[in-house]
Amino acid sequence: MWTDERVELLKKLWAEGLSASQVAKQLGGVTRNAVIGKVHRLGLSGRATPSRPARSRAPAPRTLVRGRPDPLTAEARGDERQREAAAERAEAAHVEERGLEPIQRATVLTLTEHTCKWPIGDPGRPGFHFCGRGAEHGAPYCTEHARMAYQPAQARRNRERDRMRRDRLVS
DNA sequence: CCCTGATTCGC
DNA sequence: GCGAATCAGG
Repeated sequence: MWTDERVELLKKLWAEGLSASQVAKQLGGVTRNAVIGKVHRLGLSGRATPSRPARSRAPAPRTLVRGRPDPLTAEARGDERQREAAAERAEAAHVEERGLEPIQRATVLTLTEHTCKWPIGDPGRPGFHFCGRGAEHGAPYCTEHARMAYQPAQARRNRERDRMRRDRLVS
């Protein structure tokens, strides 16, 4: 039901440029149709900032394929922004090299049941985002990041198993 | 297929 | 007034 509070929140989020479906998620308990309907009844249709379907503007300079950028170089200079940019370019090169689906820079608003939730960067810092690549239903990460997430544990288990075998041989 | 807002109309 | 169904489009 549309309480005064929820209407206010609707107005606020709508004014901020969130799409109807995004507003619906924030409010909870309503569909995007409900939001659109309410927006019209309130006479809020026709925004100054129409929401864009998050167009992927990625010029992607194709000049860095060969020269592998080195994050450590930037880090040594203490330049955080350059370090961040270098890390991103390294990721881009890695992605291109291995023919992976590019990272989708998901935000908390973009995440769904089938987007990879592998965090990239420091939470709270400007550049922070999630991987956002495709993930199977029920799986928190894409195949690449699932490997990163679970392989160490696997290796640990294997190490454990090997130690057990060795101990058994000794005794 | 994902998404966007707009409109209609039974409730 | 409400919002699901539907439409028209990106």
